[in-house]
Amino acid sequence: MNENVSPDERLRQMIARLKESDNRVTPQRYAVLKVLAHSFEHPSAEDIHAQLLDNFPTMSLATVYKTLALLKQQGEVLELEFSDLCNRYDGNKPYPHPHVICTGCGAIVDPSFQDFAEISQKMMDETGFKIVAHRFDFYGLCPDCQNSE
Amino acid sequence: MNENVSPDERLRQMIARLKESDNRVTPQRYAVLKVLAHSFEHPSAEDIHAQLLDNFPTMSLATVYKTLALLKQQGEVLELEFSDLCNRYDGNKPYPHPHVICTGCGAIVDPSFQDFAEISQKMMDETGFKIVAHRFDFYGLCPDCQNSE
DNA sequence: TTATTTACGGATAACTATTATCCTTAACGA
DNA sequence: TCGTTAAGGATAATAGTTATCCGTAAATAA
Ligand SMILES: [Mn+2]
Ligand SMILES: [Mn+2]
Ligand SMILES: [Zn+2]
Ligand SMILES: [Zn+2]
Repeated sequence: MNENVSPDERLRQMIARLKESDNRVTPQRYAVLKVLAHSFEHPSAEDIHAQLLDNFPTMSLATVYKTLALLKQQGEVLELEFSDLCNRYDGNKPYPHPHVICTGCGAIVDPSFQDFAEISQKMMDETGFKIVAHRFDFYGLCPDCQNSE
Repeated sequence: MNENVSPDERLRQMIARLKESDNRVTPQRYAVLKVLAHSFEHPSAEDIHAQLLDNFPTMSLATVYKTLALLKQQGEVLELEFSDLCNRYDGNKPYPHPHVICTGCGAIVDPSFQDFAEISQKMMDETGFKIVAHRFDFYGLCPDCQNSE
């Protein structure tokens, strides 16, 4: 599932598939993809926008959202939706996988244990649902936030 | 953890604990609690409001939201937050547990398998987080929506 | 029962992340 | 280089939820 790919290789992949599907690769899009490929802390749209303002002083936040929507549709990014907070994005693992979320500082990390196929199968057998995606969030305090209490 | 309690017993419990914490039990609150205790389909705030308009023609949606906020704070209801949809509420199992969600009709059901203590422990060991809550959502199509395709 | 206090209900404004709109601009194939 | 058209930027609109404000009713005591 495309794991363990370097950020630059990941960037290349996304660019190639965008072109293949007849989407233009503009400097703005390239910049957003680059940030996503190099980010492992699940940035928000505003995080991405803020990182780009140095090199693109006129970059609109709407452009970031539009690019994220395109990548979502292409299956190149996983959107982590939150009702009370802003959404976060994972451009390196665009498939469903568990997350460990700190309610103190907002950090989101990917644990290495990711095998939920068995448990999904159990849910399908039990409920008759045809399950196609999942969302596993573990909420708590990261080591840093535990210390500063 | 207070499982397998009848709706009326569940209602009694919630009322008793509200009084114990010096909260008034108004007709409006009683009505909202009653709907919650008797609902197993995870109603939204508007679902609850709609059910109450017959008996309480002047009931405000804000009152429903306020009551839900109170119950949340009291730990009497589990709020399932969605970014793109309206939030849903479980007044019978106010503790974290998995949900199976139909992307076709919006149905939300509680599967019987609920033992995630072991997996939570694994996440704690691995990441160093102190995990206090979780969110397990399985997305797919319910049997009805599978047939009508 | 009545008076007093204060939390609660109802109506509505405000909030905010995200999306839609609209016009201008620039990417890219011919 | 030109022409077509998708994409960018600015900003208005959206919608579920929350905050605000005031009149009302629930609880408690006299
Ligand atoms: Mn991730
Ligand atoms: Mn439930
Ligand atoms: Zn933290
Ligand atoms: Zn369904």
